[in-house]
Amino acid sequence: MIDLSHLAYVLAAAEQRSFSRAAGGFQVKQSTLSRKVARLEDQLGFRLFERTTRGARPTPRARLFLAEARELLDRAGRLEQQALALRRAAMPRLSLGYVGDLFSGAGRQAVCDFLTLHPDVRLEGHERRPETLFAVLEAKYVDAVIAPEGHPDVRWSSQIFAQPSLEAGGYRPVGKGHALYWSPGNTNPLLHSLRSIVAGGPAVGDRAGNPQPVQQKSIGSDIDSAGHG
Amino acid sequence: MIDLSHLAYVLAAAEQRSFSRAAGGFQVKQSTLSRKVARLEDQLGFRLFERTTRGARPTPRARLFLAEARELLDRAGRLEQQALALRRAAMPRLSLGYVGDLFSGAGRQAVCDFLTLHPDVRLEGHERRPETLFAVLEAKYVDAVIAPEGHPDVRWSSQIFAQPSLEAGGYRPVGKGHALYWSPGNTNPLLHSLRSIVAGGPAVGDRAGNPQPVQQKSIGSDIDSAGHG
DNA sequence: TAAAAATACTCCATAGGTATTTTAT
DNA sequence: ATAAAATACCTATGGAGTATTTTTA
Repeated sequence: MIDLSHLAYVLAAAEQRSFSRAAGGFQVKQSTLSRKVARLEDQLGFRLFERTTRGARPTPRARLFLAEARELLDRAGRLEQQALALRRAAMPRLSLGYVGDLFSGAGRQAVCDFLTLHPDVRLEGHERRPETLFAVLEAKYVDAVIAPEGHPDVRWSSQIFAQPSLEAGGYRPVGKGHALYWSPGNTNPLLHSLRSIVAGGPAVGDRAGNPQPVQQKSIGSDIDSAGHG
Repeated sequence: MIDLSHLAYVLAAAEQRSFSRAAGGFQVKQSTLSRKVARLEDQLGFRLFERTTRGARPTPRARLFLAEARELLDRAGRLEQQALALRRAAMPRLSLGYVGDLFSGAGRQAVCDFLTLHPDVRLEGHERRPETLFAVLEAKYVDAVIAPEGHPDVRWSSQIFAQPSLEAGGYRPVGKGHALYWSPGNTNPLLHSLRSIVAGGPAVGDRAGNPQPVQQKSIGSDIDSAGHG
């Protein structure tokens, strides 16, 4: 059966008209690419390249083959994209309600740090107007909301309100006892809040009814180790 | 990069709803298929099968993935078919004109032997009516014609007329000095004639202007060794 | 308890790297 | 003489088989 990586090598070589250059662009050595191409040629039963001392150029019939190969690789790429999408559907999810400055204001760095610290958590943002912000939280549509300074329900500069943790003792109305302060200029509290929600919150996970992925445990250990390191 | 054989295994397992059965139909062991599926699942990041003690059935999201995978494998198959066609185009070719009994009459066994002795030679048959048989030879459209008993230009029972060999000394009109007798009941002369044409004839090879494939030499040595063995 | 999947252990093929040789300009 | 490809050699990874263990109906 054809090896897709061989096809990728051959396509690169055809584009670059050189094995060496193609190998360089592939993080692979010239010898490796040369051998792979030779192996594919053996398998196919005909030459794909005419080798010269200044490079290699595809034979006429290679052009026909490569056109098909390119389409095949395109399809393979689409399959991998789909697999990624399906995987994301199985990832633990953290959805946040916010008012319009989550990715542009002071929270930007915190979100960025969170994403790199938890590559296996899917972060969803839901922008809302201030008067409807808490509705999505009460409807459990999101795991937490970030209320900006000046919001009627907010006492300090900015606050994040999370769904109450189940193991913390049942439901408690949002905004009471579970508020986490956070101020521009010091994003660490926000980052820490997000990680706490992921680690302990009941709303984290796959809503589609699929079993909790194995990553769930590793997230906790990740947080622990990060906390101690 | 995704391994197509993994996809094939997974598709078979999904169809058979059993790793063991799928493995059996693939000339591969159950343990191998189990490992391959597990590896692909690791790579994808989500489960493709729910394992039970009576087999395995694809998960809902596997069904989405497998539909795409099936199309990808179809395309891969088409690519291999195209490669085969391109390879055939590069094979040395022997085209024969005949009158209607090449594959059904006494020549059947000779042709069959020839095909097994020269798997790298592409045999083309061109059926013609007796009065136009020699036209395709004179036009060099075929490498040889097989004239049946009773044909006006044939003296003995049956004869094969080949294009004259270049190294045998330039052009000689067909049917003069290059006729090879062959009679039903003894197909060896026909077989030998065909092999001689392949070994030495000028009309054998790739007409498309491509370089003579390396097999050309091995044919000669094959004939030599067969002749001495 | 039985049937199917998972796993531990092994062997071998092949991918990949380094260093060298070949080849054509 | 130079630049690119081919090749020889080595190591590590992964595929496949055998035999065994685990799991669940």
